Amino acid sequence: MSEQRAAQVDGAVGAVGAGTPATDPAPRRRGIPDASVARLPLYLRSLHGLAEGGRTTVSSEALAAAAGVNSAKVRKDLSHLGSYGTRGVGYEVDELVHHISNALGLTQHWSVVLVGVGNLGHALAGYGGFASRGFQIAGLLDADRGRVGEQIAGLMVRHMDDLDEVVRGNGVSIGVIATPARAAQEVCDRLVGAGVTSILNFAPTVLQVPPGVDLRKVDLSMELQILSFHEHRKSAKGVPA
Amino acid sequence: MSEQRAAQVDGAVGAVGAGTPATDPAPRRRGIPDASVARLPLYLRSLHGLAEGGRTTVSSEALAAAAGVNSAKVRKDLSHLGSYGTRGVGYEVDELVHHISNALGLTQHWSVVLVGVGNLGHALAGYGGFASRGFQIAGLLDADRGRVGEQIAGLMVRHMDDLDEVVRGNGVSIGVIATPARAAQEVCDRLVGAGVTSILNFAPTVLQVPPGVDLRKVDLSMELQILSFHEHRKSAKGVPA
DNA sequence: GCTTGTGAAACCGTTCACAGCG
DNA sequence: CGCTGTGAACGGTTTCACAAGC
Repeated sequence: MSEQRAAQVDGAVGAVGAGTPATDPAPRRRGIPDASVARLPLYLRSLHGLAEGGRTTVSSEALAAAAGVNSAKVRKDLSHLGSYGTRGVGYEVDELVHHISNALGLTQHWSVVLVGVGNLGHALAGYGGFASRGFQIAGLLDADRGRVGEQIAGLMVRHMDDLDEVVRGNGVSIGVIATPARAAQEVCDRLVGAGVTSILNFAPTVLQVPPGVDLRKVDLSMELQILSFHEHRKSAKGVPA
Repeated sequence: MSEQRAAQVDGAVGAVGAGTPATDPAPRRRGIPDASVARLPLYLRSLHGLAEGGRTTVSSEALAAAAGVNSAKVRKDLSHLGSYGTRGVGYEVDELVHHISNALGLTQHWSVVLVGVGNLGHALAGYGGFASRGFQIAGLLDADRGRVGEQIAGLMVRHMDDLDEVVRGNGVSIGVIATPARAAQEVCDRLVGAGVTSILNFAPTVLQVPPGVDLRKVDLSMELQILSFHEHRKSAKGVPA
């Protein structure tokens, strides 16, 4: 009964124009709801875990438990992909993996360019989850010529000026920004100029992108501050006199 | 069977276990909505930027532009903190910073323990945003004795077995998990056992925490997959004519 | 029996639009 | 005037509850 709320906090900004704030209503919204899309990768991961454990079928209840959500939500989410379950039985694990992968576009390869090889960029370049599911780093870029030539995770750091070449030469459509905050907007603009249409921003700043470019952000210090709020709250109401 | 333990959803918040075991459906009086809380750090950052630029007052419109949101949302969010604006004028920047910091509990110091000093943990330990706003790393821990003693960002890596000592000795209430996925749940349990009541999880796995413990997650590969979905979608509907 | 798939209801968050006030 | 603060309308998400079907 005590299921709690999930705030899809910052999450999706872009999709239909984050550039101009005023008068830009989303024109068409056909398809899978954003909230569902955000959970599909979670189901995918849970399904892989179940498959490794030898399961060949799952009920919505079991998948829900593995993913940490409510079973009705699982069924609703999956129903957006089609009717791939069997009543009285559940879902075929392999088949479901396939359909979700398909919906997420993971059956094709995505080339990613990562800008900024400081502390965080370094870690991201070496992160396994990057290469694991169809995402390949096509280039590591940095504006600092002192870093150019450095070898990280089997890749050579190139200068920012090579951006166009890297993007066009590898069909890159996703850019990851791991620069300091003050450089982020310019990097973002250059990524967009080079043809990147999806951006994942780790810099602690608000970015503006033109319509048609998707933007998501990951912000460590915001996360900590949100936890701080709840801690604060807990200690405040802790003792009712 | 409904889940008893709060499972991590998408930056989910564990149910704050109130002391009353009786039916306590939804009194929900004094709370700021989660969605608002999640934006307060954003406003705070924007306000700091404005203050550095010399602004002493802001309208909701101007703050909204800086934060990349809608001005009505800013006003609603701020109204949860109290009536700190002046009609016809706007908000006093300093005062607003103060009230938001207060609401977020940033006027007090928070000690954080970081578990896992691999690639990512390394980067997190060195991340400026950590120390910047009242968050102090009280300990870097790792289960690998080969890493113990290593110096990172001015701190010495200690062994996981020192967890209790670190947590109790420094009044740590926030734990950050940057371990591989398979170690995360055990680390989480140990953190909770040691008295940590808020956890930020970077491991790509679903964690279970008891009621009263807040849990948020940051998941790189999920973010990429969500971007993949939108890219996929774009290329599919790309050329109608 | 069991579990899916789905209308409908309940809930929550966003946006509108304007009254209220400096 | 201009801008805040907010009731009310709106749209999306979650949850319920049950009919459909293996």
